[in-house]
Amino acid sequence: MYQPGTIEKKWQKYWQENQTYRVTNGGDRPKFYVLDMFPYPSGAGLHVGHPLGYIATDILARFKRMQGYNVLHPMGYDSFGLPAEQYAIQTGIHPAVSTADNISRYRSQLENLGFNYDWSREVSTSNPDFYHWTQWIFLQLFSHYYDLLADKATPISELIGHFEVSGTAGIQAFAGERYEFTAAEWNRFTPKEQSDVLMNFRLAYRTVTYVNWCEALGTVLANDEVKDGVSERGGYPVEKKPMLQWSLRITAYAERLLNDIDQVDWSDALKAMQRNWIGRSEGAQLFFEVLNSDARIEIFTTRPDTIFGATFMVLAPEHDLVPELTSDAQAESVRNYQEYVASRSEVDRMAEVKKVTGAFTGSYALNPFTGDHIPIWIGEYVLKDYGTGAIMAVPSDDERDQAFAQTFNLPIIDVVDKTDYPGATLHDKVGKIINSGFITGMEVPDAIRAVNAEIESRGLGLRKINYKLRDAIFSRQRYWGEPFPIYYDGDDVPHALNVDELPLTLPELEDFKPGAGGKSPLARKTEWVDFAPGKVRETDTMPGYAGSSWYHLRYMDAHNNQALASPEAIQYWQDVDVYVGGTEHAVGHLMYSRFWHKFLFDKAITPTPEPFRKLINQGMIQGVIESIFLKKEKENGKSIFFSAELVDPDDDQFTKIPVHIDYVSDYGSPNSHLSATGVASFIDWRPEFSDALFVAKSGTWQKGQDVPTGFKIITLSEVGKMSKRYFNVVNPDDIVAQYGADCFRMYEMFLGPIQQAKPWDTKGIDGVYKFLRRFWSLFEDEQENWIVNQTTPSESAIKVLHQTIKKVREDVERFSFNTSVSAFMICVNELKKEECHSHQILEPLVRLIAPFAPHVAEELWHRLHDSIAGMTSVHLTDLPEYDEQYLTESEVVYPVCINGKKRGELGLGVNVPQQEVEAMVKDLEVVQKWTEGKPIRRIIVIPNKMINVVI
RNA sequence: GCCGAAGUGGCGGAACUGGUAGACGCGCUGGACUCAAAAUCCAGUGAUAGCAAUAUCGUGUGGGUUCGAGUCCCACCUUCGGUACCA
Repeated sequence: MYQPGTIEKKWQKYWQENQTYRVTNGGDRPKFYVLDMFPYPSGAGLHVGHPLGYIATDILARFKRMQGYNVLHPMGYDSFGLPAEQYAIQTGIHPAVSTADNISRYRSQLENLGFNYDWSREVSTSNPDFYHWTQWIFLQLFSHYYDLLADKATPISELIGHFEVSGTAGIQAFAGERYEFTAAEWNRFTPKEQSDVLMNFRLAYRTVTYVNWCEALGTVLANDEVKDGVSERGGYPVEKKPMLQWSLRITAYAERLLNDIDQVDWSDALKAMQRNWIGRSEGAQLFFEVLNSDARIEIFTTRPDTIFGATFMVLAPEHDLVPELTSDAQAESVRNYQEYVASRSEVDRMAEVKKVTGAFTGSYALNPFTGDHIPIWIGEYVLKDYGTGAIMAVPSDDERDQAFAQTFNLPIIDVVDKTDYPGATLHDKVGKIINSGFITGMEVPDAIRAVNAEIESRGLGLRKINYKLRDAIFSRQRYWGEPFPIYYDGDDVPHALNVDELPLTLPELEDFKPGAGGKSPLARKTEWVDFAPGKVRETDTMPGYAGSSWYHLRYMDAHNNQALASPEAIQYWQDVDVYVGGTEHAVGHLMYSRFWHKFLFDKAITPTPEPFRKLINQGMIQGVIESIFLKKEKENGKSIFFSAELVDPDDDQFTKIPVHIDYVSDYGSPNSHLSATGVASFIDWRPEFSDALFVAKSGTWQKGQDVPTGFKIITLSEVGKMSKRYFNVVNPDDIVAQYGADCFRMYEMFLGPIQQAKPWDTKGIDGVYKFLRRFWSLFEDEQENWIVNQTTPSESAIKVLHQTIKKVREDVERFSFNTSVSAFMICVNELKKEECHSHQILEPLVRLIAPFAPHVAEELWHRLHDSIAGMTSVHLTDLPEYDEQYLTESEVVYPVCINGKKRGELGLGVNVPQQEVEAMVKDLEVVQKWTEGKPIRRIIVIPNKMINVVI
């Protein structure tokens, strides 16, 4: 009898006791590093979506080990984050406590699936032993600038040395602002002034950036927590508030991040997303003078050739010059508009296409080429953080400028004639320039060159490369994150802690509510903040992506307390060979970790410029969100719920209330509903609705009353994230308890391609369970007799074995795990049909299936080798090889097509010459029938594939 | 809006390089075994017409390239992920 419960526990214990998956740094075997994106240990526990990628990497890691590699396959936790802090505010439970609970739950859930992680290397980012090195890397970023000549990060001390001797002369450094001063001036600067100058160069620096500030909640909100301009919790107004915060100068690495994408083996889609995120564009920086003012407006344009069509300017409403440019007459309308824009999220602002909004400042700029006075407007479609936060508007050649001009009646001058380029869109840089002074008549590319030259010779600006990529804001006004190893002196000059003072641990706290003025809760811990006379600590903490930007290196040497990992360990493991995780990390995490890795490469800590050689995106396993409709208005003091078919889902009289999926019958189907029992459970779960009315087609029901016949509250089923907030989390432990881990693993793989998103559904898991029982029955009969024998297998059994080995090996290499599961099924079906119980077939088959179903394989492996003393694990054996000689076919059945449509078949030996094939085809009865005497125009023979007769 | 992905039977999916559309599994239908059920085994199963052989249609929609298109090109529709402080 196949009893997964028994054998799985047994072998998990065995693997642990024998440290089967322990890996050492070094040895003769080539290295192979397989990494999963580590999970955030949420309170809802691991759900069935998480393991999809973990199972795939588990199979791959086992596969590679059996192919002779020394495989590093670790796991850990991204354990700093907002939800634990939110939970702490609600419950008073310390995030460290809830996080530790969640981690131990995740760990046991992961172990329950039989993964081959080397648990001795487990890490968690909230552990001081770990964040010690996150802080250390931050200090390195703080004490480095980007040298453009060396094209790498360089100690800031070298820059200071240069300033002391020569000032800014000859400096080639990546900087926020341009500075010019002499050595003498530098040496006369106050410490604060020097610090401010250096902030323009440091890779970790402090600057003013904007946050979502919610006055009512007294806190800064994540974009995620803001919906339609108000806080998701409570619906309070949210505005953009400037704050002095830490940022990382990722833009210094933009060019390398862009170029090195070519080095890695990632999907084209992912590479495209990264390239577009970096958003490199070549163009010109250009200054516009303002009429009756000293102000100059800096813009960046990729289309300097259209400057003769620039009939107005638009600034971001938050642009620094707006107050200066606003005339008294326009003050009120500008202020009203700024207030409106402050309530809008960036996504809202960019997504807005129908409604064009803006306000006139009352000032005019001078078009440097036409000399025209052009009005200066503000508009939400210009973003403060993108480019210079200001544009020259060319309504003839930009859709948004055009819409703006039409709305506000601004002039439009056509400057590019595209009649020679039919089909070209506004964005294509082609056409003939018209109405444009000295460039009239030129082709666009020539005009761009001509205008650029003119801009530079007249000192109006410079040719420039612009990136959409922005520096990464690195401060969070939160408790549950890495403290900054930074303190400020009396002049507010930031200083780094000494590296031997690390880690700077998070102090204990009882109350996790935000501090006054949007500060981190840490600000209230005054004895920690004012730790020495005249010195105060930074109270912000680092964001979620800090730890995850380098954790791949920590696994190489997880317990080192002298360095983030020893140079020997990093030299040995180099980089990650295969990295698997969700597309939701396509630009965020993957961009930041590439940036950190490159910085460490510049420091000669990592030997490779890229962290993740190959990357596979796993699709999300989605849940079904089941909800019922609650009428917003109570009637006679009672809540009323409606069955979904009675309600228009868009009707805003109703609120969707998610229902715990455990109460729902026919979950996930159009017929999903709450039966009378389901409604009763729902009321028990949400007692505030105990006297509610439930309106269904068959009648209305209320607690205590008789249930109408056929009573059903239909629930609305929507595919969405599997999350605690939707009460739709499916725990893999439940599936494992019923079917076993091997079955769960193979089922998740069987569901479909790893890259594809799909809703969770247990329909079909029986098929995999049946397969495992059939597989088992090749070894043991129903009376539990061992039936493996030493007979010589049939030719067809040998053939199917070798076909399966070939198929599975190829499928694993291309991450097509669903088709390898099918291959195993086909193989077992064939062996079952033949009643093959031959050791010669089954022994390699056990080794082949071991990466997929490690427990079953281990059990059968040990039973097969009962008599051999000192048997080791099947997972430490070799992967079976296939032999082409068993796979070659001597016959091939050609499909015979007439005009591409299959009409018959023709069995032939392989390698029959084309002419003979053609002759035989002509004689075929089907061909005769279909041609009906019409001449055959052509016969196409694809050797060993197909035949097509063209008539 | 912008960037990226996906859309194939009742369902999950297969078809890897332009070459037999629907492998494998679920479900369903019929049968065997059984007092019965479960389990197991056998057969069938894209739609339409037909007793059948067979024919026509068929991979989100509309067009195109090709001897041949699920696969390539153009336009569009729907869903999902990201959009810089969820992780």
